[in-house]
Amino acid sequence: MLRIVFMGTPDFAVPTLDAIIRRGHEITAVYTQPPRPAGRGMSKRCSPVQKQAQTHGMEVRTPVSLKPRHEQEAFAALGANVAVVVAYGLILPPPVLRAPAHGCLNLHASRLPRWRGAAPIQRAIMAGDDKTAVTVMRMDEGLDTGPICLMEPVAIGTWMTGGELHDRLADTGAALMIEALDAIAHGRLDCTPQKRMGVTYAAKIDKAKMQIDFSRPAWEVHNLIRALSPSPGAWFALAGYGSKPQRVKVLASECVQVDGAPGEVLDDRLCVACGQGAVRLLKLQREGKTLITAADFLRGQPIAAGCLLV
RNA sequence: CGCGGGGUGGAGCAGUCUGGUAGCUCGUCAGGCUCAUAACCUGAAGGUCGCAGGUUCAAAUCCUGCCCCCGCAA
Repeated sequence: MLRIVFMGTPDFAVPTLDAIIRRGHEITAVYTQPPRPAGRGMSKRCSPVQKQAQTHGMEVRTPVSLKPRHEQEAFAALGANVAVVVAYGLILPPPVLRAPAHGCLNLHASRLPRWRGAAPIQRAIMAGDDKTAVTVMRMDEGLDTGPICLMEPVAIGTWMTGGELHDRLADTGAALMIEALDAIAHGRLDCTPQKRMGVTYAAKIDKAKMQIDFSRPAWEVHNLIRALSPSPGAWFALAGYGSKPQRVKVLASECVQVDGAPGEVLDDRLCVACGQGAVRLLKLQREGKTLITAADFLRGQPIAAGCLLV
């Protein structure tokens, strides 16, 4: 069995942590982002990884940075065989990368070298990719540039949402990481450099991009909606009766083969014309309300054919 | 003390400011009509208005406390 340092922060990392525990490896410490004021009330919140680690009584470390020498020494002092890094959120300086005998393994949610960076899952869906992958790689100093050890392809269904793909990749990735660790434990884990062609970067999705632009082609609008579903959610502004415009999130949609002026509502069931084709909005959420179907939404907030959505 | 919206028959909402018979669009059940429909007609059932106090002749509505759901922000 291996002595492992686990480094991760969000929900995506939890299945891998669980899998390593189940496999019986020794986890000498868990690194995660420190608790921060977040959520309603702005109370301090522990990361999902921290919560999970603590239920297993593990030592949790939450440094703000690994740049200080004492942090690097503390890391090295753990004497781990290997570090497993999954969406940790901190840069690992070279001394940290070199400390474990077998280096640092990273789980990344894309078919590298496509979608290096922060938001590979959403970017793959937004781009309309029909397949993606999870990848285990050896970390080097670059941004997701290390040589690839294992890769498991995953198909992206036409209706698959970001949330669904996230969960799927997290589970598949956990199994893949176990496979990689087994290879290290039983002999050798080979890896090959990433291809030079086909490099793309999955930039973090800024807030401006979360607003639906109905002048874009329907497939693009639909891909944005499902990529951001269920969280953070794509939205459009709806003018109320005399009240100020409210944000309405769209959590599910489908493409429809009809045309009209972008933003125009084409029937009484929320078919909205786009730059090319149209989308039908299927699940919506008003500010302060819970998620409901289009039929329920229309009962309390009628949007008749002919309305124009921003 | 971060800011804000909400809890009203099974669903989604209006009514609350300006207390005075529980409303709308659906659904459900029964019957009718039609070649046909997320069509139409007729009738019916179903709610102690989140919980607990208070004010009042009278509270969904005003006052106080509590519980639950959600959006922003991070």
